[in-house]
Amino acid sequence: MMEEEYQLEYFHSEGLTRNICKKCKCAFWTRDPSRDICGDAPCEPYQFIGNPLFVEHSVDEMREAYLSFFEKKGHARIERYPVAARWRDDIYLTIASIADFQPYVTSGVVPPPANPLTISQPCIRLNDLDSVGRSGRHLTTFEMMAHHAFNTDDNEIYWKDRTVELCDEFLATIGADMDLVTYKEHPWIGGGNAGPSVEVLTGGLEVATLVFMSLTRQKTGKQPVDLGGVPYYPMETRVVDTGYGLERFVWASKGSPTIYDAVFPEMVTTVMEEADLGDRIQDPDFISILGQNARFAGLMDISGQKIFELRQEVARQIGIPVDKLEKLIAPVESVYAIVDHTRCLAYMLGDCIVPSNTKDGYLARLVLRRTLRMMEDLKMDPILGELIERQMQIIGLSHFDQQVPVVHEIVDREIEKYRQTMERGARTVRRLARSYREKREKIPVTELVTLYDSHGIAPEMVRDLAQEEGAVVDFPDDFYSQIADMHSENEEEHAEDPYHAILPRIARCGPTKKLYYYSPCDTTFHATVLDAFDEYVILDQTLFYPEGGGQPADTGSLVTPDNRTVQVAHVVKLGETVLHTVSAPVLQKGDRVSGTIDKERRFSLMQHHTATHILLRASQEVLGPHIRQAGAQKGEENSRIDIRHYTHITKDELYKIECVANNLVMENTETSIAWEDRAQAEKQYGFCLYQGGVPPGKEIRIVKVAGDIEACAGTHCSRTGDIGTIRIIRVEHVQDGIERLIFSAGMAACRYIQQTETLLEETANAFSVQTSVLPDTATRFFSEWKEQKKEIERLLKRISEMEISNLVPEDINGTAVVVKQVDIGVSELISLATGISDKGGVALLISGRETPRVVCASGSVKVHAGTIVTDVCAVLSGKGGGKPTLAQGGGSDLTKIEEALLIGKERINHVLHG
RNA sequence: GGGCCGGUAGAUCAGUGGGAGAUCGCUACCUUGGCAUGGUAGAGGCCGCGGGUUCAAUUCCCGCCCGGUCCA
Repeated sequence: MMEEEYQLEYFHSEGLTRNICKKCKCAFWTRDPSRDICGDAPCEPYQFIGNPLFVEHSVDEMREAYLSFFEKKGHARIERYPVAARWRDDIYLTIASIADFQPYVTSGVVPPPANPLTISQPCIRLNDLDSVGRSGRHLTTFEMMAHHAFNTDDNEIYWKDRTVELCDEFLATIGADMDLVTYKEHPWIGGGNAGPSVEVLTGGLEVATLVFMSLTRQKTGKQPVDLGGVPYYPMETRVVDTGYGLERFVWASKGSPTIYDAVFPEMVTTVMEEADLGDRIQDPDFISILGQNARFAGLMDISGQKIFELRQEVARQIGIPVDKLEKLIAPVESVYAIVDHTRCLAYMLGDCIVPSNTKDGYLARLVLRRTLRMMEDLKMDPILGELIERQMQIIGLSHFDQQVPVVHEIVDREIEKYRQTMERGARTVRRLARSYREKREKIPVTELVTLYDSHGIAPEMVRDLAQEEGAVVDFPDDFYSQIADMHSENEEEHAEDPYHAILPRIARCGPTKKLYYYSPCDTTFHATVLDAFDEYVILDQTLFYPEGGGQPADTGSLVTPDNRTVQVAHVVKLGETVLHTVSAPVLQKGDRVSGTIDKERRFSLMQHHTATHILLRASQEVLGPHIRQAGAQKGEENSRIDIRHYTHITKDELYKIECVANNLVMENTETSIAWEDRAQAEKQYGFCLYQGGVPPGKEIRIVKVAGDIEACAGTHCSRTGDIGTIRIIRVEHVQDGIERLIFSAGMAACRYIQQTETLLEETANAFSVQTSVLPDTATRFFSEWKEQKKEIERLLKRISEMEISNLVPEDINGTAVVVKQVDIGVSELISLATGISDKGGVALLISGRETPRVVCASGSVKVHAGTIVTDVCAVLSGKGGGKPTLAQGGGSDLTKIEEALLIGKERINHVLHG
């Protein structure tokens, strides 16, 4: 980005000069004209370990210092957002403070909650998971302190100069030596946006980044700027996006060897003691080693194999052998990682993420299992739940939605699941190892990949277990990148927006008046056609509800005064315009039409939609306040709602939910629907408003049904009693942590009950019993059937035993041969035939009931039963085959059995003489 | 949402286009004064469900259900 972007008035008036770093060649601004390095690691090593840069602050003190400083400078303090970014569909976790305001605030659709504002947003990034605990500076969870200003052409708050000035002032208030502070020019591109940015550096540490987000990939109608061949357009809203690393500020203010000691002193001590390492942290020699380790780690990007290089370098500097250093430092690194991970989990679980095998839940499980593994390595007691609770208390329980007992229950469940997976895995590995040892082969990489990918078994574990079984593993260094490559092969294809081409034309019609909101109970209306093309019609106003919020579109018809009629098959909302898909292109711009919607369909959809809200409320009452909606789909006959819950819903709970829901129906309370100011509503009701997704707009539609409050665009019954009844049809387990309730409401529920009853009656009729005794009867029939099946088996066995004595074998060249038609079942044929072959004889038996079935058993090496059967079956217009000792087959021609027996006997005769 | 693995006796798992198995557990009996144990015999299976291919499917193919796991 252009150099002049950084020529700030403020820099010049404060006497900063622009220098070029002699190491990395980048430009930076400094108060010290003689400075020739930028101040970032690795150009400048850490200066602050043992030598604090700021006045000492704890985490809480530093956060307060920051927020109150910016409050004094005219910023409104905003409460943090959840770490689970449920208002976005492109990321699972909140990765930056600006993520709170994307996409609607930054794009200008929704006004910011305050302007300018300041916030300290907990963020979770799992990209550098491997480095956490080892580098001394990496964290999975950090608080990004920020001040944001959203500038538009008619409302300019502040821009670059003021931002840098505020940063400068803040650093001064916490005691920074301003001569040591540098501002490095650092053009920023990411997530479809771009803009100039400066990194704020001191003592070798990057403590803040000031981004001036002003360009976007999306066309805005302004002149584009070329960035590396890609056109970027100036944004309508220019955003001051700052990020101050709270933990780094605290670290620099304490000068401790690692960021972990600075941020979680009490947790580090607790975990050290639990891991029996309590003495180490008191040892000055050890502290010095840690400090050196962190200083070197700061100079390099440590990931994967690089950790070994780091160890060697540190060992060389300190003058102790590498393996000794490894032994000394590795357990402490695990302690740090555990302390970090438990705080991460505190936020995740506290913000109601439920561990799962998909989505954000998977990320929680990933961190949780990593932590368990490290705790195992340290031989710690399984006190993960307690550690997480402790972290939640340090942060403050009032900051979390989830209750502590539920967190414990979730963690206990996860520990149990992990244990089961490990046990199952260990068995699989041992089995595999034994089979490869017997083959005297190495366990190949492909097996490792399967074990990891399909069974969740880490190759390290395979190596250890295989060793115990005496097998060797082929474990390449780049195993994990091989896995990553494998997964990245399948590129995802983006579905094209089917309406993309017609969007400009639709936009010209302007917003449609939404009659379905004004008169939700009407079924007919009049309107004027604003535009009609292809199979699409746009009206000035409509009663047709467009598909959205899990509610399908209305169907119905449009009629002109001269009786031109079209069926409305589908309805969508594009922006604020409603687009009708119709059966024939007979309408024209300017036509007056009267519309009728399918009344029963609409009413049923309304009942199901309102019932969805009631079921959510009822589930919360029965299962706990942590219940959140994870998705929903309404239908005419039945609907479904997915809820987040950490365990299977029992039959008992299901019935309770159904009862509570129907009670809410019977209470017949009024549904309240009102458009409210978004910021105000969020403040009053919280983010649980957005159960069904986050709508855009300054105002949101608040729907209150039986104590449930949601932002919802759907149509609803005016009283809960209008639902009639709710019947839960069944519960499905969609994923770990998500249960799906499938239900019917209103007349659909009635029909469902009738269908079920019919099913029962028909079944009872089949048994000629009353429905009340059906379970007993069915069980009795089933067990009798099983007993009789066995009895039949026994009898048939006896029959074949008796048949053997009736069969008079013919002696052919010293071998007893039986060739005969016996009309019994195949398995009896087999036991009969093998009864003869077991004694060295040969039997060819054909049964001729519905179709001819052939069995041949041979106790003679000369007679191959398979070939005999093949030949015999050919005669019967069929096929067959088998082993030399036993073969079977069949055919279709019953009349040829005699002939087949003759030919079979001939063959046997032939080979026995041959 | 996608990929991969799996579903066989109460448990853990073999297995194969053609007679459904092992180990542990269970029951009875024998061995012993009694127990640990040892021995013998036996019970226990819609081979997840539904379709297809085939003379024949637990086995091959397709769909579904259930469990596991990796990744977005």
